[in-house]
Amino acid sequence: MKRVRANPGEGTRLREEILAAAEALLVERGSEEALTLRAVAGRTGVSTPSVYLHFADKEQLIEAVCLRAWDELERRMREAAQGIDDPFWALGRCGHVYVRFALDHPVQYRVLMMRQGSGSAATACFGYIVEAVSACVTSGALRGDPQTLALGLWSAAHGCASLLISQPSFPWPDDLDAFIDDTVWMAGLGTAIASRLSRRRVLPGVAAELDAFADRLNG
Amino acid sequence: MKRVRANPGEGTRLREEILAAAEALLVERGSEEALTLRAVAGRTGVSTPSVYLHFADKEQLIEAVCLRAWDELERRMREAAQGIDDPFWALGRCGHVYVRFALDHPVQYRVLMMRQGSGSAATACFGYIVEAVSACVTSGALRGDPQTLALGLWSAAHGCASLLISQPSFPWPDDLDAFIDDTVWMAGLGTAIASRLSRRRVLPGVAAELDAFADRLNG
DNA sequence: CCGTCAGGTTAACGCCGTCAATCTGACGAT
DNA sequence: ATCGTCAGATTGACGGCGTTAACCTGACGG
Repeated sequence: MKRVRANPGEGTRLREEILAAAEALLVERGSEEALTLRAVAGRTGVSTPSVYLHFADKEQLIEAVCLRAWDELERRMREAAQGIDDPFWALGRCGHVYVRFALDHPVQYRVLMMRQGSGSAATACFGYIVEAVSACVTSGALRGDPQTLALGLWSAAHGCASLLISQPSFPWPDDLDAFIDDTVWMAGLGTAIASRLSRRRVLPGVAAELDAFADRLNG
Repeated sequence: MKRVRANPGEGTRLREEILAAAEALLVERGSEEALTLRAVAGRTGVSTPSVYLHFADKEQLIEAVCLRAWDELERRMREAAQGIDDPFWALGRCGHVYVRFALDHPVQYRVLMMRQGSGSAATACFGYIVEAVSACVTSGALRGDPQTLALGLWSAAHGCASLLISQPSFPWPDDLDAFIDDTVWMAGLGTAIASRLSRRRVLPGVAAELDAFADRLNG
């Protein structure tokens, strides 16, 4: 139970241990409110106020934990897009990886994305998505301002992830990955077409037009 | 400062006053964690434990406050859809009203939709959306299982609302209502087309196909 | 051998949600 | 008129929380 004390210069060691304990406890308890500084300190084998040696307050500790996950997400997205020639297809893979990652780290995702204030975390990730969208604009798959397009696409992916996480009681399909694919595909196609339309309106024969278009893509 | 005591049979009066005070404080402070039972009781002019006469705990009080807002949302959505002939167009209006409402009641929306557990609130609303989607399937605008389609569409609307609320520092367009319209339109069109496609793939000339389709709809 | 100072600890404060025990006063029965 | 009753509301307290100030400790350079 008793920790060996760190030598001078090893100040960061305790920081890492606290981060690890906090991450484990956060996942175990399932929410940030249920996480206690006393519990974190206890698991680390250290007194409670020692946490304040490395983190200004509880808020910053939790944020630091979740930022770790965020870094890994960006890494995975770049990895998923690598080696795919068509930028539009690569963007779709990114979307899938994004949602999947959120589902695999629900607590961290909620902390980072479903609270007010801490928006700085997502900024770097947003930059990467804008890049990917820009490539699609260059290739002709999308039209318009990459930043605005990226916001729309991100909101679609985020909606899918967020709803799956916070509303597990909804009648979700059994095959979640297929549903995620459908959603990403829906957002991609919808953005591609909407970005080409000069104005929104309902045509009398819109269903027939859609049928014809789908036939050509299917056949 | 001193409240007049309620007569027997007036037990619900205090309940209403507490609800009102809690709602006001929740909006003022901007988050549920910042809301204090002591503050609620104080504003109502009553002692703290009196809250427990009408609510089992803090959780249920907050939930009751937010459920009020939810009821109004469903009312507004029905109102918006009323008198619109085309079901697909009506569905789009519902989506816009949904996102607008979320933005107008950000705290309540977050409490109800961005936390785990309390999923029962949205179930009724979900039923209404499935109805609206079913009408679109009947009219031929959409194809497939209404429930699954509804989940996808809802996730798009929710993503837009949720991201706007929790990430205000993003570079959102100035005209928010136009952006909401674009997002809703994107989701609707995307779902309509994706529901017609037998399989997902990238065609070499997909951009050209999209251009041609858009030209016919634009012209 | 001794100060110094990074790396901790102890004790406490104020606030929180919650609960058991208590008070109060209007009203029906006598 | 009075008295018991019981819904309506209060008092006081408990344990746990985040956070802070003050204090301890032991390895290392001089």
